[in-house]
Amino acid sequence: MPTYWTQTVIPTLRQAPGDAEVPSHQLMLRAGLVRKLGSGSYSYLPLGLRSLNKVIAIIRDEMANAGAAEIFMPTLQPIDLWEQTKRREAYGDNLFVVTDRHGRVQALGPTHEEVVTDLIGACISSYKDLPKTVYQIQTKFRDEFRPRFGVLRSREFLMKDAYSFHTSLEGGAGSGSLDETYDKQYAAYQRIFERCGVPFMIVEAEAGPIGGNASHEFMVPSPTGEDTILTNDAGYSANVEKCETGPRDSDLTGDATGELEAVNTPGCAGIEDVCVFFKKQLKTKLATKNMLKTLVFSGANQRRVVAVVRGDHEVNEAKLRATVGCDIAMGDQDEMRNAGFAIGYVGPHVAIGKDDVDVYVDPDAAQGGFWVTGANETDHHHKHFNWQRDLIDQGVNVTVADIRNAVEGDPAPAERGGGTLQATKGIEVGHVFKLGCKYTEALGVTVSDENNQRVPVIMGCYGIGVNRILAAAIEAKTETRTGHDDNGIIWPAAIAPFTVVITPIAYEGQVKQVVDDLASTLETEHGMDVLVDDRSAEIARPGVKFKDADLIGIPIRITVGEKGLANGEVEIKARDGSNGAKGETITVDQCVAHCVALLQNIA
RNA sequence: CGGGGUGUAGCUCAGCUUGGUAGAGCGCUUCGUUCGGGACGAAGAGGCCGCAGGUUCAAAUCCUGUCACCCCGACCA
Repeated sequence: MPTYWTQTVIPTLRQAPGDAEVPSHQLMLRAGLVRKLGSGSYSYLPLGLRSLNKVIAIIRDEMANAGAAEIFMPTLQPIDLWEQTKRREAYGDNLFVVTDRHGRVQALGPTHEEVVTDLIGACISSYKDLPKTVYQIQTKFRDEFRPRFGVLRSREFLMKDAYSFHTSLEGGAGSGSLDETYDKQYAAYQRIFERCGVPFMIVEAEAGPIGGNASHEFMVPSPTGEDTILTNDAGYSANVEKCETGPRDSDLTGDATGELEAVNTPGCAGIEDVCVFFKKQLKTKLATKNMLKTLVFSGANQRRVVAVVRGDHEVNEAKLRATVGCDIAMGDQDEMRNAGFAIGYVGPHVAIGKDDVDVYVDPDAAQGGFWVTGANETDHHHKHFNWQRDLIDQGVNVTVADIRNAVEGDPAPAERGGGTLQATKGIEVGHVFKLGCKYTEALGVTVSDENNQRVPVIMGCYGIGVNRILAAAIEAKTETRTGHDDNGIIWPAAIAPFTVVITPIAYEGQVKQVVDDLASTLETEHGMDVLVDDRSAEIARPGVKFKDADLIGIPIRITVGEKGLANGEVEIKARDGSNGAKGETITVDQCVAHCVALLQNIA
């Protein structure tokens, strides 16, 4: 049965509510796909749900192809599971926690590693039971620090999460290894996003709080994306947090620009504060790139790690950790103060005379020239800091290493093809990880091997932000596909709420007859989803129907009016403009065939 | 959590500075004329001015508190 406009709920809006800023958010609201209930939680109206369900159907299909079995796990999860894996702390305030009437504490699942590991762990006992891949499509809860951009960052969202279990890490087809399944999921993801018609790029990523050591993100390029991706011409692409850089020069022996001079900078604990202070109070221009940003971490064995980057750069903890060779953490502020670090005013020379402090500096900061740095005394900074004179000659060892986030313009690593790194913004729609044994170890999941020895179980996990795909499809802007224009959404055919909208100029008499025939033929013989705009002229005159059809972005519109019918003709128009700005006039007889043909050319 | 901002009709917003019975456009209802790209005219309906206190003869407007929402920031010291 075709869907009739008057029988469904499509509350289109002429103006977007004022709190919607990004195009996908505005259009999802205007086209009547979703409505906001509260900060970061959205209801799905019929149009939105239909698209969501189409995405879900594609995901299910590809998961089945990849050999994953669908399951369904609870949202309410005992907090001890989270304590056993130490993730209650790792997730911190992002974890929604509820207490039941008996005072038992539960987490609302932001993800399900703990629960699946517990679940599947109890279902397997032998290496012969592996590999196994399971997945679910379910609502996740995250107490986001700041929900925003509508459905792009919400507190409640739909996620497809798959988990795989193995006894071996590496091995090709038929081995049952983690690598094999990872590759299958990776390929399934490529097909899913291709079929959904969203342009995407695959990016090397940090694993984040999920854990594990190899990971790729699937990103939809868009200016409203919250992630920064760096690429080179040779095809290397990585998330900023992960991106490696090629060699950069350093020169710790560069000349000083003057005598070390203390400057009173009351209340200027931040880089920006100091620059503003210099400009306003001292009438001196000071750029952030002329400052040294000095961070203090606690490392293993009671040692401190002092990391120094240029004021306009960011320390990358993962890189620093790799350089230092042991786990490090941001120090507690009070503890740091007691240990003699003037938090907010720390400079590299804080290491002088301290044998439990190691200094690491990024090449761009390890240069001669003019530096302003913290003076290791609250409310004071130093001008004319010089590495050789003020630190190395004082007996401090300094290690120069890449410890910062990459930025646009950095050299790309030679082994990745070299060249220069370019930055783009992306919306993360999928993420695959090789988890390893993090969860199975924490929860004691093992399996017997050929020799009847208990061996650890290795895991992988694979997530897709289902509703993000909708927003990303609308948001997308590439040479090949645009998700929206001034008139509204332009859906990829595969996830459009309907494939065809039929717009009768007046739904009555012969027009009505033709419309109903077309709708039923398209549905029953070609499996299309058809929306018939049966609103009467009193409710919606033709102009309104056209505007609404454009707004909700249905790929093909067929217009049927008395005038055309007098010549046995109807009009057909592709939303993406692929058959001209005004569409084409064709005979009723050709309409169905032409519609099918047109649809094949629409992404 | 810090900073900034906004809560007035279904939607977008004006009114607040300088207190004096609540406004516009769109949408909605009825009637008429229209009817192929958001029609026109006429007549209507619709608001506890987020909530709670306070000041005042009088509060959407001033004060205090509170809640909600939005933006910016962020273990970067």
